[in-house]
Amino acid sequence: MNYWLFKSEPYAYSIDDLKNESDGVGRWDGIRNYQARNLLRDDIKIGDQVLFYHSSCKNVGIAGFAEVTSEPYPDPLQFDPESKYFDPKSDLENPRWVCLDIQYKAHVKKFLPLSQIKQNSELEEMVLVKRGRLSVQPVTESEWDAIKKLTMND
DNA sequence: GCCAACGTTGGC
DNA sequence: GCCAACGTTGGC
Repeated sequence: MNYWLFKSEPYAYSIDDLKNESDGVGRWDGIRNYQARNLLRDDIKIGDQVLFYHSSCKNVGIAGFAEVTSEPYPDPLQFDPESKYFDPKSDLENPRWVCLDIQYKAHVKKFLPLSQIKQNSELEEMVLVKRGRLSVQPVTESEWDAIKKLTMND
């Protein structure tokens, strides 16, 4: 089992939105970056654990936990001309973009802001800190454990 | 395949 | 709104 961090802008799709889906299962779609796509397609498996990160908002940081519940499948938005994620260069025979389903697990008890992640010696090597701009990124087991401790204690 | 120009992400 | 750090596009 592996660990990942998924970024979302909360006014577009927040941890609350995921929780409010029926059965708490939501489609993680709209990924239009090849590196992130390759992770979704090749590396992320059912049962993998996900940190739900809120980006581009007043309080950026880790807001909750989720679990991968489906294999990757073609992102329907790429075929929808009305969607901002429509991709005219993709075709049904050979879809360019994939998505998958995730299930809500929990909100953090204590929100973990990016500023705090950057200051924490156990977390300063996170892709989130080192690299930043990548909407799907790997998290190590020790990072996962440290984040669990910081967000779920008390 | 190179690379300049342009576009996007995302924290601040 | 700024801007750094990418990523993408397209001419050659």
